[in-house]
Amino acid sequence: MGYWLFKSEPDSYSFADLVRDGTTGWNGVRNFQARNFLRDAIRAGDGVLFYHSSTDPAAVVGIAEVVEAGHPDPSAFDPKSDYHDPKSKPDAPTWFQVTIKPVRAVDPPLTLARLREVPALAGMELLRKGSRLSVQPVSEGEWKAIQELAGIKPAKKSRKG
DNA sequence: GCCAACGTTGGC
DNA sequence: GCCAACGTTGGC
Repeated sequence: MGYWLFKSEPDSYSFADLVRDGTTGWNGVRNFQARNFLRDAIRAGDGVLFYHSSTDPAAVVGIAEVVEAGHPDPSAFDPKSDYHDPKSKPDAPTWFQVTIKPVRAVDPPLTLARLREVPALAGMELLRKGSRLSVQPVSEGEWKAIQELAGIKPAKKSRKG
């Protein structure tokens, strides 16, 4: 079970858009490091922190879950798409996406300033100076700390008897 | 709007 | 393979 953080500018695609759509293909990622995570590492069932960037305040605004692991990003093949890449061919795709669904909103959002106050998150990629990766791994400890900050109770362990 | 940080491109 | 130039990201 992996954990990830996906960045999106809310003017482009917000958590509310994901709730409206039900599921979405996380397309348009055009960075090789992020592509490698999408293609090779992210699995169905993994947890996703949905982060709004380039907005005031930048914040984790929701929790999502991966419903389909990496598969070719169709926007790369579409000449009308902003994300069209003529070098990516269906039989040898360059770019990949995963499909996600919303789990719950984080309300109030966990702002960047708030996250920076939390010692357990000191090593988080998101908080690193100059960090620009739009798809980035999150450690289990970071994930749990953020669930707690968001007021989300850990799932009850099943108990027999 | 500014600008630091970063990834990519392309000349050599 | 180096690295300068360039374009982009993203917080402030």
